[in-house]
Amino acid sequence: MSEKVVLRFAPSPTGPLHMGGVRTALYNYLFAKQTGGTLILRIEDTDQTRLVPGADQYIIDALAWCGITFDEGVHIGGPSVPYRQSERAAIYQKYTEQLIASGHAYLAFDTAEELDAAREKQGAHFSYNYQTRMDMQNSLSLSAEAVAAKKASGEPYVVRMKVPEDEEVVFQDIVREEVRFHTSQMDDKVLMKSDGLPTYHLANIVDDHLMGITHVIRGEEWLPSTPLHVLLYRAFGWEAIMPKFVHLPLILKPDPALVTRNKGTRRELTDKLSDEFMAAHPALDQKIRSKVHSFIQQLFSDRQGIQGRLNPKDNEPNYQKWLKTFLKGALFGKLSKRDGDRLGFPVFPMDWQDPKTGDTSAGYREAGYLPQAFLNALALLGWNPGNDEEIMSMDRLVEAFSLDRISKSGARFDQDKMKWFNQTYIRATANEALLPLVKAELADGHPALADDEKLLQVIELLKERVSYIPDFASQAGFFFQAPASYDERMVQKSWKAENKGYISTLRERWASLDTWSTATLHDAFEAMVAEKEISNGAVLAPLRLVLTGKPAGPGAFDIAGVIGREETLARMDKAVNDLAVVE
RNA sequence: GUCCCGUUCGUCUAGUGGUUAGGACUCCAGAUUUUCAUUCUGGCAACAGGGGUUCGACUCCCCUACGGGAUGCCA
Repeated sequence: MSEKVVLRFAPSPTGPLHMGGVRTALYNYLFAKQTGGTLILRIEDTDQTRLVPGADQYIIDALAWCGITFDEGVHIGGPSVPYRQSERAAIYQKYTEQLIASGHAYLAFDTAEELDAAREKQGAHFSYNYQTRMDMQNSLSLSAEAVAAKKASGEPYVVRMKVPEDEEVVFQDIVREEVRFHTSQMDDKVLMKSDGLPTYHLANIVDDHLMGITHVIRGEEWLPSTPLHVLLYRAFGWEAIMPKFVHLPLILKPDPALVTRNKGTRRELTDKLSDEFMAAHPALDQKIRSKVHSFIQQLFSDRQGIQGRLNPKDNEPNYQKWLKTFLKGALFGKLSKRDGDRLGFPVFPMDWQDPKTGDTSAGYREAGYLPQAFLNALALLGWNPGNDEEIMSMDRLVEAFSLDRISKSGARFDQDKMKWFNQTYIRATANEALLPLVKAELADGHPALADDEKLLQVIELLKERVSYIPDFASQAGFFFQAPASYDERMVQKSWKAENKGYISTLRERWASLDTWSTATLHDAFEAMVAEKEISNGAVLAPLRLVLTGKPAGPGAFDIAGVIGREETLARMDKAVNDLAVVE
């Protein structure tokens, strides 16, 4: 336990980092900070065909926005430089040769076509393993001369792991405890591709070893390939010092019933999901197409019905199967990059523009989330402190985090909870800290931009009633501009002749006030109401109408106090003169 | 198909053999605010099913069902 903890976050720059990746980075960060360990950012770009320009920079920027910092990495250097796997090809080459020499790996010359043919022949269950490898074109089945000839002629080849035939691989996982796999179910995975670059498996093991990684904290999707990694450590003679494994439960798509809570997007989403499915299965039978389509249309009509509809009494052959296919691809399963914001909420920390298509996917930052709120919510998706604590600062998370309190089962993402965290954080944030964020949301030339003092007061009044940062901008209008129109229903209700008279009277009393403040305005109002023996509402409702034109918002005296004497009186005059009373 | 992992309110979860099964989000109701929001109070709501083990199972074991992941010269 005295050993210094060394961790890494190792994303692949194949697109923007999504929230699941952010959470993995966060857990690594929390554990590193807590133990005084080292956190490394390594870029795993061994698949040159899937590289997306700008993705690595996005990853760095997004993590910086989240407040997740590293001790070593591509962007800052360190003792194990380079931290980009594509720049470490020679290292992997050397270790691959070592594996071949020790008999743990072999050369394979099978072409993609030959592999396809083999899969064709044996059905989908073909596995390149101890049973089939002698039938394939490789250095185990071919004579040494044949292999040498192929190499000499420049024929491309890969290097495969020679998985032992009949062994049980047992390893410990901090979350899942003991996990067992049998080698008879494993295949001879490619370690080195024909382009000379390694696959994830080899590069990962070599780098983790060379960088002295003590704990591998990664998503559960890696659990099935962990036995291969263990075999690799064993082959290199590193098994005794290999890192401890921590496989995190996956973040799953939200409950379908919750996806369309936001009614405005319901119809849109329904159409989108339907189009998506139909486009993905163009050859689908017309009858099933229309059935699935109508299922999708009905899908969001009520909250509880999803489960019940999964097994509808419909004997149409294959209908059930396709329904399942649809649900799995569209609404269930792990949250993926492909989900983009198609489900109506962001899955990325920041906006991302696809360099190829130009399409933009929404990010939490631009949607108006505070990074602390985003991270706090994420931290609790798959981990909890063991008590009722929920609002936790980064420092508190560092203090409370522990690997053995990570859950085992996948967590469905819940947008409402994320929203609640954001509201809570906005309310707890100082107005001064909110100021620059709010200003960034305002259009050029907006009058609020020139008056920090007043904007601060507006933020104070609005902060109890917004969920996202942009809400400040959209709700701040009447503080800076007289209402251009008046809410019709409110006019009907509260702009009778007598109400108009009260506003005129109140205007005169307010005009003669020595000091203009929320308190003095309120006092003058109280005095008038008492004198005239009328209800507060008879004056308050029309006052709000006159000042804001809207049926809801902060207190009328607060608003008048902020907008000032001149503007308040002008708005009262304007309404009295221009707005016709209702009978 | 095969292998692996999982399964407590709609969702996130607490719970490690004896609990009125607790909290949070959502939703509903009431109070406060003569607006809206906030805040406060209360309410609805769960141990997937079946077998064991045990004096006693949400907790331990097995089976089934369901969910998830993996099965690429992707990570």
